[in-house]
Amino acid sequence: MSTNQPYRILLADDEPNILEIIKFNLAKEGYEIFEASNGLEAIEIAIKSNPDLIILDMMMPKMNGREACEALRKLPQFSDTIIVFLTAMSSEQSEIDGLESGADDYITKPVSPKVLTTRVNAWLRRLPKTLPDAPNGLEIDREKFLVRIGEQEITLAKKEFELLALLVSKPGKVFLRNEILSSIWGTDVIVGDRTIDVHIRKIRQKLNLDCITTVKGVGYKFEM
Amino acid sequence: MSTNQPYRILLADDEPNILEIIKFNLAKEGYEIFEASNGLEAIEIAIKSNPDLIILDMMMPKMNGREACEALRKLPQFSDTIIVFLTAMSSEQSEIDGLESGADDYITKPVSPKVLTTRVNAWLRRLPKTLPDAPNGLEIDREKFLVRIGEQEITLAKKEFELLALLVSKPGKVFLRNEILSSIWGTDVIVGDRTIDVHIRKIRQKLNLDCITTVKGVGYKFEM
DNA sequence: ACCATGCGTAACAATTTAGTAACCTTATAA
DNA sequence: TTATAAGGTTACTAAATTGTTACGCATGGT
Repeated sequence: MSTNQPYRILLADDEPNILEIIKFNLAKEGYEIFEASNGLEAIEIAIKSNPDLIILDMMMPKMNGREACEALRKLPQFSDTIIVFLTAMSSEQSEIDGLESGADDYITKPVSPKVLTTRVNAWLRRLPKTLPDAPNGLEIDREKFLVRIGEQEITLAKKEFELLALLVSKPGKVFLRNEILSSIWGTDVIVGDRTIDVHIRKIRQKLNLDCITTVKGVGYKFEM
Repeated sequence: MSTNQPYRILLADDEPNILEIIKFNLAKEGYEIFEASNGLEAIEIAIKSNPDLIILDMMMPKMNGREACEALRKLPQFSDTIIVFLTAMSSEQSEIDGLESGADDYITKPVSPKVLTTRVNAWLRRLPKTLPDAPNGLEIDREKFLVRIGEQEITLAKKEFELLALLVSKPGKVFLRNEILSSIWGTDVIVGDRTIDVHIRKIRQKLNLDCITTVKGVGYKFEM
């Protein structure tokens, strides 16, 4: 990612028609759109695309919007991401539940494309202008599953890649060891104390760059 | 605004009944409410009360909500303040105009008090917990685990950081030695008499600032 | 089946942080 | 003024935490 990238929006809805209409209108505003058709996929794509704003339908197969919202909020990299519900469920209680589950806005369908984009614009103009990507930055290519530093392309193993991607998703933020564990290994898997360290070591070695800082007793953070 | 104060909300509406109902419900949530009955007064009271969130009716005498919103956004101290329209004008174009005039949200009347307070809560939970109090202030960044003094960023060890964060959490308050011990070490751990002093010393040294005052026989307090 | 690679673990080294003791300084009251 | 109590300083040691390396097992490709 380089500076001046368009904002990235993840759109999760199980109705292809709606998806297309919204996508079209938001793309017209210059945003980069990612799509998902259910809650589980939304989380998966969110992790891969690292969006600035997430639009969730409420009623979706596999995992509904509310569950997806709560799950996203538990992942440290999405604790501050803007999450907007866009749903046909217009009951008052549903709106209250949605907002209390950690979402920032609740928009009821039908909504005119113009109003939706205006609301999205209003949200995104609150984001800091300066994207945390240094010009001399390191680029994470999730498609090709590799890391680029300038010209150089470095291939990392899966766990190493995920770990680095997690740290890079919020530059400067210190990720606690348990946050890392639950993000990458999940809450049910138990691994030893030194596992994270060893992966960190391998990343540092392969990148050959001093960009991961240890905060003793707390965790690790990425900084260029 | 000082730390740990309730959030302040400015409410501008020309209908006394509505004002009362909303005021009652928001006050119940623990917010401090300021009132205005037209756009001009809203600006005036905003300057005096320095609110965290402003709720504006659209149709008000003297100056309408939209004009007030634009005027507020031109004042640097309100360029980031959360501004919410609450209005009976439910036309799509009105919503678009409202949001494009710099407001953050647009809620149409009638709205249930519960939904309104939920939306207000959702907005206010995005505000940083600890605002930099003084212009020359020191900022505690728990996410990045560092302390900022102006441009300078200082990294403290874990215990030092926690201790400083505790003192800063209530500037001016004298923390008794017991309070510090039970907050940071817990009630079950027993440490010697000089332990706190030594940590205080290290903080003073690293910050190189005279901001922690000793109150002999009592405890310590933070003050810029 | 064999080899390369990824992943987790154990064992040990290195480093950082926390706690303590001993001693010094300062404010205060008799 | 001096005794005294409280806190400040320093250096040292223990404890906690992380870094490093080597090894074994599992997996997937050839």
